[in-house]
Amino acid sequence: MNLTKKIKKEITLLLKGIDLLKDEKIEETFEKPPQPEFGDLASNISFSLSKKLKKSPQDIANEIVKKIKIPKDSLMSKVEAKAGYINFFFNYSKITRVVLRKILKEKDSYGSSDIGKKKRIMVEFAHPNTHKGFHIGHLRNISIGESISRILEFTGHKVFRTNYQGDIGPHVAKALWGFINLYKCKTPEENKGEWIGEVYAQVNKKFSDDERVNREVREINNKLYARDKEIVKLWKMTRKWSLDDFDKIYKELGTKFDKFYFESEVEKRAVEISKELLKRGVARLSEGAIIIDLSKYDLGIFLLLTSEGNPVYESKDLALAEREFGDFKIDRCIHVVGSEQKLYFQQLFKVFELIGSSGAGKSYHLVYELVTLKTGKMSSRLGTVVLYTQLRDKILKKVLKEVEKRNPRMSMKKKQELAKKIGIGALKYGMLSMSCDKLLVFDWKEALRLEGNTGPYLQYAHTRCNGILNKAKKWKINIKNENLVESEKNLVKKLAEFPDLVEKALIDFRPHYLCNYAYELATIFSEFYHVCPVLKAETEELRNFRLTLVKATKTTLKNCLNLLGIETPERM
RNA sequence: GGGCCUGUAGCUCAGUUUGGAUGCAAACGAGCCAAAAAGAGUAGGUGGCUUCUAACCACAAGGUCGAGGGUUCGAAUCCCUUCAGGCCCA
Repeated sequence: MNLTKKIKKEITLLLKGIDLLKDEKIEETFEKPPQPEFGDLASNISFSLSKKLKKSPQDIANEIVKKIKIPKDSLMSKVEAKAGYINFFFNYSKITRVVLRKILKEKDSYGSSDIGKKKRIMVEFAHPNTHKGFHIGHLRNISIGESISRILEFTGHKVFRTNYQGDIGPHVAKALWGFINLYKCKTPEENKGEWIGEVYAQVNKKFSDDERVNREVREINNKLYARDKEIVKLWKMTRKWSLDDFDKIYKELGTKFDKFYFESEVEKRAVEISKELLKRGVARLSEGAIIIDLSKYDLGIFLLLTSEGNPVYESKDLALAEREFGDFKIDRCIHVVGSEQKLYFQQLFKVFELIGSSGAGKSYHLVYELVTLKTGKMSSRLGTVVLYTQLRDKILKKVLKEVEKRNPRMSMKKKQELAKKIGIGALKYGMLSMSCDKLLVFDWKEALRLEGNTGPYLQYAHTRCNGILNKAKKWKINIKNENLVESEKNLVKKLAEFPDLVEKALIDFRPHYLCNYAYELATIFSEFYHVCPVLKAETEELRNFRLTLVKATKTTLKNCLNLLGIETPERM
């Protein structure tokens, strides 16, 4: 049990010991006092009782507090009644010992738990299309997906990261048409993946109204479906360019997938499934197409095969689920996909139920809002896309400048490595720190920020811990302090909250809780840093205690940032 | 037209899932007095590096919590209506 829960349990027992409160739901009345002078944790039970007892909350609180006897070795030091609230004050010397001992013992697993009971969870995320650009929307997706995966792993789940990439369809045909007709299959030297994405955008921009081009694109598309040898050769080559580019990005972002699925692999099975469902009577024919009618569930129509007999993404997803659940024997599958597909996933999950798919009841759509530009939605068709690489290059350039300013003697290679850790961390934090259901309107100035509530601020706090620890030559662990000053108390209290927050982030699938936590912890540490000298503390005992506190902070901050997928450089 | 999400300081956002903080007096019905206390970052203002890294810290300033109503001892938080923006469906 984590400390926050232990504290609440102890207070609950104390209150339940009073006749008046023995049948009340104490757990629901806990709250954080608005001011530290009011204590560390409060119960507002007297307010709801005042009507029943026909007494004022103040009197009830006074009465209750009189009856509370705090035992000797308690986690509490005192209790007070104020304005109707019952305010508990922590026994900091005890809590400090408990927290610091736990962190020092558990180290990089502080905050972890086994509540997942080794359940097998697939997190399906990233899913960029080949032959298109990898843009900042994908960055939001992958930041969330990776963080959720890490949170799941940290809480005792067995996680499988998968990535379902659209490598076939009209967008591919367009890119190939451009490659053949506009560039005569001439290949650039580098950045081929990005280049083929540009070719696609170009074809869209310039030829979308051109009847002849559209016809030729359709021909290529059909040839691709029919696996025409010539086209397949070009397709495989260009596809690889995209995939190679993506691989570099995944590596750079610190994500490693257990398996890649491709639309082209499930196409055949999608057709079979559609026909089977038609035979079983779950699906039916409508104007030559195969559909499932979901209108009685208020979910509209679910198309499986077009009238031309081509599978669409709906039926491919049915085939995909079959593969995923078969390949990994998973208990649950989490799809990290933008909010625009909310209705679609409701349909898909309903169909899972109707056809008895293994995905039924085990699938979850983790929704996040889009990344848009001030001018509106990003569109690779209109070429109004901010590519990940553009953003990365800009931020790395800016960070490198800062790194050079501070570390003039560092080798260029090390500077670049450091800049990468900081820059990528800043980007990820920017993507994760806001709630998933908030539209992210991209702004260059905002995205390139390195000060204030940003990734680098958190990393900086971590390197400060590290700086202190490195300079302290001889010291001993000391978890005892009978008289903590305010900043030390704040720090201890915050450190103690971490395991609880991890659990909350897990339950709600909200990495941004951990962003808030990391920021609060870093802020409290920065205050501590300015107020409390560590290496030059007044006594050796205090010096050792503060060093221990710094060590614990470093561990906790690192664990937290790790869950966000943000690296923690040792210096910066 | 229908569904989902969002609206908090000039700008970008936490907080909403689980409602909570400071007058008197009285004893739950009210009354009297009172205008009282909403969190960051950023931009702009001020101060702090011979000190454990200033990517930092401190101070001041900045608010009809979109609007209106309701429930409640108490509402940014719950309910209803309405406006604005985004997404999806038709």
